[in-house]
Amino acid sequence: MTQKAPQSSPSSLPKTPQNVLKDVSNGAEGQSEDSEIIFHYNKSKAGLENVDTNRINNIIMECSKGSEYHKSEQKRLNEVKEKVTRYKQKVAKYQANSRLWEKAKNEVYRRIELYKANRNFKRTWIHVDMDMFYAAVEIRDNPHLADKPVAVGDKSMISTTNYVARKYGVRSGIPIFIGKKLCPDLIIIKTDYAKYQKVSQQFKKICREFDEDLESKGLDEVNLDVTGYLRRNGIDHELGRIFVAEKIRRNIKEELDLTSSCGIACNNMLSKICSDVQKPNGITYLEFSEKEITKFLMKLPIRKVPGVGKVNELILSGLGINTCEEVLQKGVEVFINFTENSFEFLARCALGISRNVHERESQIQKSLSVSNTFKPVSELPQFKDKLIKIINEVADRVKDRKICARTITLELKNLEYKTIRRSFTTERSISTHQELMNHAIKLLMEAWPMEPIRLMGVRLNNLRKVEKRKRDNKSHWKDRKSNGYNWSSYKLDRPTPPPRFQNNTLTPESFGK
DNA sequence: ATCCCGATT
DNA sequence: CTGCAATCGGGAT
Ligand SMILES: Nc1ccn([C@H]2C[C@H](O)[C@@H](COP(=O)(O)OP(=O)(O)OP(=O)(O)O)O2)c(=O)n1
Ligand SMILES: [Mg+2]
Repeated sequence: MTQKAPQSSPSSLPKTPQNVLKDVSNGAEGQSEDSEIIFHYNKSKAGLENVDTNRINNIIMECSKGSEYHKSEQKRLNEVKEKVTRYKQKVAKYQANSRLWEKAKNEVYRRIELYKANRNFKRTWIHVDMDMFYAAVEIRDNPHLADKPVAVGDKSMISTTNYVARKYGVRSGIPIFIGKKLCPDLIIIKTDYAKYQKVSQQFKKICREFDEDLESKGLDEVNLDVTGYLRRNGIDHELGRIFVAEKIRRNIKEELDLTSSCGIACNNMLSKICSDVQKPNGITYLEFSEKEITKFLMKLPIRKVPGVGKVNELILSGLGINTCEEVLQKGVEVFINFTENSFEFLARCALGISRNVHERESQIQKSLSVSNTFKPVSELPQFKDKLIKIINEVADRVKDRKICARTITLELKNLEYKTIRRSFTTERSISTHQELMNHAIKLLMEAWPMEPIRLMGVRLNNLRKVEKRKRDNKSHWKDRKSNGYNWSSYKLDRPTPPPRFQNNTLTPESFGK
């Protein structure tokens, strides 16, 4: 944590501060010329600015410490910190050798220029994200909950909360017992995935009017490329874009009685980040210009970038990188320590460049899984009991969806929250309860003897629709391609193949991880 | 290609 | 006293 940064001062890298975002919800309020547009209050993010974060953090910390979960979490984070130490040593090594450093630096700049050449503002993306989704559905169906603090969760964890509860610091991903401490009146509702799935389908159907090929990686959000819609209606300009976003939100509100928030920008990633800016029930428009995008991104915490989570935030912060701007300033540090794909991803995000055309989505779901957490079990018969319950559920869903699978994975989590997996790929697809059970037992015996466990899960991969007729059965192999980058939909968009390193200073080994 | 682990949402 | 489901990257083999 005490490493000093290189003083390299990139001349070509972005600068410029100031007010970038059009706060549509508030900003245009006075003009009121277009009666189609609905405006909303919410400057204050629903009162979340008054939250006593200190008190909240203390309570959370107080409650956490001592638990087995907390211990395992600490251990995990310590491993990350060790990794950061190694990264910093590597940086020091490069800095000690100026030729090495310069070479890497040049390569970084070269690539950044390449990425920049790729920027364009031809298309309009709208990211729609439902507000407090699970909780909103529950409250809609039980209106008397509206002004009370509500959390939705299973077992002992909270999936999401309404904004009343968030004022108390109760939010996604914290355990219920801590939530109760923070807010004794908290009302807990059990999650009902099937219900949210249904609402999600309705939600997506509404959005499909604006983009047939919409992408989505969650029940409560969609990415729409609305360029076609805008052009068909002759409104491919700022006002038209905002109009469409409002129209989408209004349709959702009218048909489902749920609120949502939108981000409008020239690509996938930026629209998603924007959708969070004016959360609940708001719209954020990011102007389609390099200057405005740069202003917006400069001070943006890197964690806000979808794909950068807790761990990568910690690693980057260890390298002195907390904002998008710093990713570019410390490009070399990133370049020599991250994989090629990760470097490209981070650099392009920091530049505000991302995919702006749809990737072909394989319609078919790739996996199906069921997992249960329970009071610790240690004996083989108990293990088998748990397994039977899970396989029953899996078999039901497989039958329901008329699919079969080639790969089955058994997952076991011990009391220290360490997970192991055992998987097996069959020659021909399986689907019956009997087959599933046989393979699962085989996997369990592979892992046996086991320490006591607190969770068991079974996952199926390599899914295929089961053919109705036996004849002509070699027709659809639906070849599954194993490509894809996980920085997921926010990555990729390269007309030109990725630049490889082209000198011998930068060996593949340099990109390890 | 398969297996396993880890990160993210 | 810390869930469930799905996706993907990457190392190893
Ligand atoms: N740790 C988490 C985080 C989220 N979710 C689920 C519940 C949320 O309703 C849904 C959508 O996630 P969001 O991050 O969009 O959160 P919300 O929609 O609940 O709130 P908001 O979008 O208003 O911030 O995903 C979950 O099960 N577990
Ligand atoms: Mg949401």
